[in-house]
Amino acid sequence: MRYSHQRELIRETVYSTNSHPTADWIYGEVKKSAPNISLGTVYRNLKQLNDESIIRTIYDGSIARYDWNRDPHDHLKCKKCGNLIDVQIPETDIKKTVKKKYNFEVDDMETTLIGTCNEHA
Amino acid sequence: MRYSHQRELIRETVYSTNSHPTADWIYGEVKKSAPNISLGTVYRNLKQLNDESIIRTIYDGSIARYDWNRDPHDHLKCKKCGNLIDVQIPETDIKKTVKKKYNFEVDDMETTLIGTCNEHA
DNA sequence: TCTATTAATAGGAATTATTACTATTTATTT
DNA sequence: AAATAAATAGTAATAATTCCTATTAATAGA
Repeated sequence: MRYSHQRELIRETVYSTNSHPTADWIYGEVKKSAPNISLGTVYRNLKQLNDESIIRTIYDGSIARYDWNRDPHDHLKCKKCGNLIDVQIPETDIKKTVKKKYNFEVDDMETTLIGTCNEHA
Repeated sequence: MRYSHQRELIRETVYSTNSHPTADWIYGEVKKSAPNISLGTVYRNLKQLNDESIIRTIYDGSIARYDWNRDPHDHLKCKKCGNLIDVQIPETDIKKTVKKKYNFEVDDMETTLIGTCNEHA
């Protein structure tokens, strides 16, 4: 993967926020410093960054969001405000249990807990 | 919600399989007995059935799938074949933990474990 | 430093999943 | 059976994402 100015801007943008941004939001941000970047470039680079494990892709319902935080963690999603909040769930021994019980080798786990955040209780 | 023949066919179709079908697959199936049903009808009814908790909507990456099984359960997704397998994860006390630690009221939890199923190990 | 190579880009078209619109049909109530 | 309103078919529209292609730019080598 050869260096590109656009990819670097995209990476920086994802790394600059905890808001789990969408491709479209990233596009808007990056356009500020690279006005004629195209949305296709954003998507292509997000995919590459994901493949290189530089960022992580998560799904919020049916839309893709991007996260700089590659440590295993999950998300709380508030029904009212839609915000995603990072959480660390005590992973007990899910991987082991699943391996033993279902003979299924878990590499990755994505959990979204849907509910109401403290601001909207 | 008034009775409709189409909705009943859609419900039966979802209830007939463990394959977590997509709207499009359901459309294809229902067309066999109602050849001029429209895809919009399928989507509208799936949404209604979901709202009435008669079926459940789950997301497989960015695409919606439908599940007759409304008991709390999670899914194993095989990277190789893409199949979703139902699992019952010992839920420990995630809800309680999250409530205590993050003051977030969890209603629903959706976990997908990505990995390799025994047939593709 | 110039040149060749090829990855990456911009811009736009195409695709896919899903939702919205509207005239017509159909289930239900009286 | 007639009136009412929900549901439908068919189609247009939207949103997110991917694909295509001629051009540009990063990098390796002379």
